[in-house]
Amino acid sequence: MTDAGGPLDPRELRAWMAFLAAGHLIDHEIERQLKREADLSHPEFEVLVRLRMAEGNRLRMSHLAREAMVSKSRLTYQVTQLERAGLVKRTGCESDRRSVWAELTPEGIERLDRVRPGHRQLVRETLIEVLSPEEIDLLGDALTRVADRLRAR
Amino acid sequence: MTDAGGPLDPRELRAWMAFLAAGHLIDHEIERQLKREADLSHPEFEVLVRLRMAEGNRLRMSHLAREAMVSKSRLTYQVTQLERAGLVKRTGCESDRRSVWAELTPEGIERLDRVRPGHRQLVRETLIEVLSPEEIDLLGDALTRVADRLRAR
DNA sequence: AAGGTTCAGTTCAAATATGAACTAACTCTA
DNA sequence: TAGAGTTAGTTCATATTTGAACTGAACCTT
Repeated sequence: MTDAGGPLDPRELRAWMAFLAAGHLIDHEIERQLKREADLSHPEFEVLVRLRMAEGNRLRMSHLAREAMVSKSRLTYQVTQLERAGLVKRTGCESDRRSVWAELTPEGIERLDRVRPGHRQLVRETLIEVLSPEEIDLLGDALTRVADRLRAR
Repeated sequence: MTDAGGPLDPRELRAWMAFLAAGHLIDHEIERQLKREADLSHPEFEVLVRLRMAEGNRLRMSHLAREAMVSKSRLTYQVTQLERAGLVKRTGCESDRRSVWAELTPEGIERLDRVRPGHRQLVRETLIEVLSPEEIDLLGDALTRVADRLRAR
C-alpha cells in the first residue's frame, strides 16, 4: 500500500504534470483562436456548442450549466453576454415557470459554424495529430472513466 | 487525408471531450480541497509548488510566470496576495535590478507542506487510482509530447 | 390547502483575471 | 557613449468569476 499523502512516484508525477500542463497550454491556444476568429471566449464557445448539440438548439439554464460545467451564476453572466451579442435568446418555459430556455439564434448558429472549422483544426494540431490512434483510444477510455467517477461523486 | 476543419471522428471526439471534462472536474475538486484545507486557490498553490521546487525556494518573477503558466500581470497579483498572507516575500535582485525574487517564507513552506498530503491524496483518488500503471505511463508519454509541442510553438 | 422543503434562476459585492500601456533597467551597436 | 531595441515587472481600467443571499415557483406531507 502506497503512502496516501506521500509524493507521487516519478511516473505518476510525470503523468499528472503533463496532464496539467497540456490542459493549460491547449486551453490557452483555444482561447486565442476563438477570440481571433469569432470574438468568443472558451466558456462562451462551450455554451454555444452545447446548445447546438441539443434538441431544437435550446436547453434549460440548469441543464446547460451542468453540461458546460459552469456555475449557475457564471452561466447567467455568459448567457447575458451572448444574448447581448445576439447569439442566444432567453425564453420562459411554460411547463415550469421557474425554468428558462436558452436558445441559439440564427446568428448564434452562424457564428458557431463559422468558428468551428478553425477550432477543430486546432484540436487536431494540438492534440489529435500528436497522438497515435491507439493513444487516442486509450486516452479516451481512461479519461472518460476519470470524468465519470468524478461526476458520480 | 482527413478534412482539416470537419468533425472529429467519434473516437477523437470522445478523447477530446473526456480530456476537457476531466480537466474541469479535477480542477474543481482541487480548488475545493486547497480552499478547505489551506485557504489557497489553485493558482496560488501552483506558485508555492514551483518555488518549493526551486533552488533556495525562490525564483525570479518572469521564470516563475513561465513555470506556473500564468501571465505576468496575473503573477504580480498572485504574489502580492501571497505576500500579504505572509507566505512569500519579494526581494530585489542585485545582479539585475529589473528582476525580483519571489521567495517562500518559512510560513509559506509550512503552509505548503501542510496542504500537500491532502492534495496528493486527491490527485491519487481522482486520477492515479482510476488508471492502470500502463495507462499512467502512456498518458504521461502522450501528454508530455503534447505539452512540449505547444511550448515549442 | 397550509407549512416546509427543494429547485431554477438572478442579483450583488467582493475577488480575481486580462491585456495594453507604462517605467526602469539591461544590451547591443555604431 | 548615445540611441535603439529588448526585457522585467507593475499599474490601470475593464471584464469575468465566485459564492452567498435572495425571489418565485414547484413539490411534498399532512
